[in-house]
Amino acid sequence: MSLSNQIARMLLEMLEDDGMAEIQRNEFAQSIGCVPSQINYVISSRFTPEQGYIVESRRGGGGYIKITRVNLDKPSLIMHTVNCIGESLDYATCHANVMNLLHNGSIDAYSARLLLAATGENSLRTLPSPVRDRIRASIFKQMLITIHRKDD
Amino acid sequence: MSLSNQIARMLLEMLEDDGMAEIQRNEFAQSIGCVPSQINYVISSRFTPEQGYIVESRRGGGGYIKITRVNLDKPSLIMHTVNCIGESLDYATCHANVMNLLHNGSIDAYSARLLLAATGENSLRTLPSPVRDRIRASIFKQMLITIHRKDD
DNA sequence: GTAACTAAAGTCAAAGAAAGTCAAAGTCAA
DNA sequence: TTGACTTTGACTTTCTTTGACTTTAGTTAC
Repeated sequence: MSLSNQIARMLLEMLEDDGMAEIQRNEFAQSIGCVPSQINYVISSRFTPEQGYIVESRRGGGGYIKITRVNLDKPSLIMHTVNCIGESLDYATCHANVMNLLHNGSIDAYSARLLLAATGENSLRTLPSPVRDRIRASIFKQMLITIHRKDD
Repeated sequence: MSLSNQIARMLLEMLEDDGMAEIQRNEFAQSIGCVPSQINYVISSRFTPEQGYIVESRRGGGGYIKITRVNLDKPSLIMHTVNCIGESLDYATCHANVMNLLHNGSIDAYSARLLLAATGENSLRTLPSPVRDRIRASIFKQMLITIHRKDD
């Protein structure tokens, strides 16, 4: 397992326990045995707003990084997501959004699987990159709207 | 026996054991003594959705390729449909297929709606016609096989 | 109070690690 | 002997790791 995955798992565990993870970057990095900026990489690739996290931090003496999971109310998160997606959506972001919706309880595991199947690289592989991201955005939105309609 | 067949047999064996095969491409290739891209060839020729496989992968450090098999023992109309769709699928035919599956009881109304949302003209409108039908075919297949995996 | 020092965290780009793509060359059976 | 299937390798893309440099916050000496 990659270093980044390990770090992410540790942070997730802290979040699990107290609904929040607060660390001192340097000390944390040292305890893991990595360079401090690796922590930033992990956070920016796996604890984004799309994934439902808020990150706060402070520099200087007594500095820290604090991650919290935000819980929007369920019904509106689907439409909120639809509205936030622009014209273009890369796979990583799409995946993050799906996971967030799933985690939040806005969609079930089955819907998540279908969303990922439809928007995954296997489905869109043959499209050139900019077109692919545009199509992914529109498929994703159409499906979310359909899911949303279900429960009203 | 050809190299490709050997590789396929090894993967099949892993699948047999845990219903899933996860490898590191380079390492695996090395252990067999072939070039890494040969693995891709084997996968794309023998582990396709038509043959009942779902393939996921990740690049970069800690990358992997993961193959899972859906249940092919009980022949279903779903898998039959996957096999009958070629490289290209126009909307009318797609719609007819979905309706057929729905009326047949192979899929539920919710799945049908999601399939139609993903493959509908609203999602794919901006693609030029021949490309659109190609993409529709691959989205449809990826989704169907995902649905099939659900009820195994 | 403010300048200088110290202790954090942030940024960014280069290097590294892995998988994906594609097309040319090889093989083999009909 | 030709067409389908395989094998190979050069090149591309994506994800990760590292480290040098920057910015910000607190602390201390004056």
